[in-house]
Amino acid sequence: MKQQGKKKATIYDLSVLSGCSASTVSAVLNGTWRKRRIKESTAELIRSLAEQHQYTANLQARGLRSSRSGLVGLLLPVHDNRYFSSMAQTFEAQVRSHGKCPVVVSACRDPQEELATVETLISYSIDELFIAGATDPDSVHALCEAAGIRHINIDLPGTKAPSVISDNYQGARMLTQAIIQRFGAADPLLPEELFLFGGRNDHASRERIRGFRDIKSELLGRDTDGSIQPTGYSPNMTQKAFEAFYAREGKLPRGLFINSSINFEGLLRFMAQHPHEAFTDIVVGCYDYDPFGSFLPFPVIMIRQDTESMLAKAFELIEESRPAVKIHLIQPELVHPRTALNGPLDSIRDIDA
Amino acid sequence: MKQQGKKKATIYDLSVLSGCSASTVSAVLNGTWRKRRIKESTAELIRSLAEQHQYTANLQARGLRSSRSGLVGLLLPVHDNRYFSSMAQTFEAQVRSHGKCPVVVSACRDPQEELATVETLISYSIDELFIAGATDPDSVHALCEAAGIRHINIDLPGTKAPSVISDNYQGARMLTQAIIQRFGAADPLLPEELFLFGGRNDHASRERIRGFRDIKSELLGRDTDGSIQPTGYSPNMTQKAFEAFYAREGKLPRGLFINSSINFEGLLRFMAQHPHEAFTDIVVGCYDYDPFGSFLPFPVIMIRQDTESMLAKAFELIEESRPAVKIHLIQPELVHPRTALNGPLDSIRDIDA
DNA sequence: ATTGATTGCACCATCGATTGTGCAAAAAGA
DNA sequence: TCTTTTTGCACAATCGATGGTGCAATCAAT
Repeated sequence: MKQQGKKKATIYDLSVLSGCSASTVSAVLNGTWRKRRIKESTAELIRSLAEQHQYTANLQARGLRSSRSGLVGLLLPVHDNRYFSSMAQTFEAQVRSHGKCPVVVSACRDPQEELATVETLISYSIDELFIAGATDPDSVHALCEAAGIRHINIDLPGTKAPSVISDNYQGARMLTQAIIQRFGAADPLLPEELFLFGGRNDHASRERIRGFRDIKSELLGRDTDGSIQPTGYSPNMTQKAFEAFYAREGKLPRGLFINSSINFEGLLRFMAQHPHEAFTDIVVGCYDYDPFGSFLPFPVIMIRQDTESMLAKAFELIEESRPAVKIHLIQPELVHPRTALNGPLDSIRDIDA
Repeated sequence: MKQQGKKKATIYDLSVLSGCSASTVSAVLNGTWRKRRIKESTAELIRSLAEQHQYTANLQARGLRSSRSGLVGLLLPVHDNRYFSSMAQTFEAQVRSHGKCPVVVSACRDPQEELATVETLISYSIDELFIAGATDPDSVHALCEAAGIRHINIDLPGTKAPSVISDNYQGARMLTQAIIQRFGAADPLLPEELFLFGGRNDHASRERIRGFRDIKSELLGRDTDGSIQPTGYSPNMTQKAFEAFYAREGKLPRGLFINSSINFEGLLRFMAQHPHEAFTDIVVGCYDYDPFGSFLPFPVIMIRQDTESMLAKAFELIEESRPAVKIHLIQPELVHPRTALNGPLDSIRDIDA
């Protein structure tokens, strides 16, 4: 019973075919037919016709009428790193399990683009929006609020909507401590040998810097001037920062706290320009987990942010009618060098393996 | 001029406010007003009212009427690896530059899920669909065809729609050759030391295997039985394959062709279970590029598939009215060990770096 | 002052589904 | 048999935007 190039079947087509009215067809096919006291046999007839003619509802029409779309959005800064791509992966799984349709879009950490993108999503009447790593969550909130769309911040908090973020302060403490302890008592790390590279002036970076400084002072006695080298979230800027440091000092610091895997890529670019031997004794801590990063030829300690729990919590909150506007902290996990963790892909069954 | 919790403004609201008809308002706001010979001053008035009241078009209504949505879809197998996430990143940029709205969804390499997802997208009247790495492109084609949606295959070819894929045969030859040549004349690689792990029975894997076998025979004189170890696209299956091999042979092969970064993660999991020293002399070729993978403590030669060119070609083809149903091969790039390439993120301006 | 062309816009059907309301026919009760 | 209740469904308005058609009012030409 192929559709020979014809248009898609509508409830009106089925209405004619079945001899019922369009509203009856609609009720049968969207599940509200019992409420409308439609005969089982009528429903059966319509259902079989629908199947024969491969009926599928026009979701734009439904959305227009009901002003809901069944779409759930995830706004990402970028796709292309493991933190956000694994977030997208688990997001999709969760949304699907709720019977909705996931939509993932990135806005390149550009406030303008964020707002424009969200406006577009709103114009499609998305039902809910998960705002991950937005540079300006509160403006996004304003748009959602005006449109009556439930929304929640992830990864970077806002002040107007509930937020689920990882505990950057604790994570940074753990990571910094692990870096320091990696150096044995024989040749302990000195305060002036421990630096933090990467990040910008966002909540996550600030908290990580605070954790870094606190634990550094606790364990090494003091923090040092210029131990923080913000570079934005750009590999190239980070590379330049390392080049500058190297030109100035003739070596890399032995202890490196790197704010994200994106910044870590900047370190790679630096390394590609220099002989391997120039930094065999360094210890890197990276506030992000990447399985390949964990196996590099120097000790790499990583933080894995728990995207599963973050999203689970976010889903829980977004279901509430009036969730409190507060920040929920999710504990991240310290990952020792040479560790290959399972990820969201592992829950996918592979067919003909 | 805040919307104090009111509904969003519609053309009817603006129609009342301006004293014009709704169709005039519509024409002004969607750009067809010159064709409708509407006075500049009228247009100006309506535009300013629209701005005052923060009018944004209801895209579901527009889509319903015009049976187009402005959405362009990308169907991915998975989000969570660098190949597909960088494809998503590039895709978004390209779609945006065409003034459309990108929608990226993954279907987990599950034929059922692929079809269901595409049906959903069709129900939203997406305008175009890029089908990347689908397990069953021809069934997806059937759906698109029936719905009159322009579509194109990427990464894995179909037989019913034009396809843009990377030249897996050539890429595999290059990669295999590079692995072999990495071993000096002093201690050359023997045919029985070179294996291919990963992949399944899809077009890409078959072509890569063919390239692998051909060049292996050419350079090393022969291929060996059992040199192909398909494991699906699952880290765990791949890990198990390595464990089995290791249990059997007491070591890893010195030359390893790994079908994708996902399979490479399986190797990492294997390595995490074994001392580093157990495989210092191996050379890995991976048919995928991952910046961190390139810097591992053994030589890793990678293939970077040219997603930019693939997508550019795909966009070009999809604009054509009746593109030929043929396969377009895009040359991939060989990436030597310790190389950090630029990616799609580099074209994003970082704000407050 | 007519006629004809042009300008500027209003009217209305339409896209496909949802939903409140109303009304016959059938069943139940008197 | 006549009312009352229940069953089963049809009708029609509606969501917001689009685009074909038609018709006054203005202007130009004779």
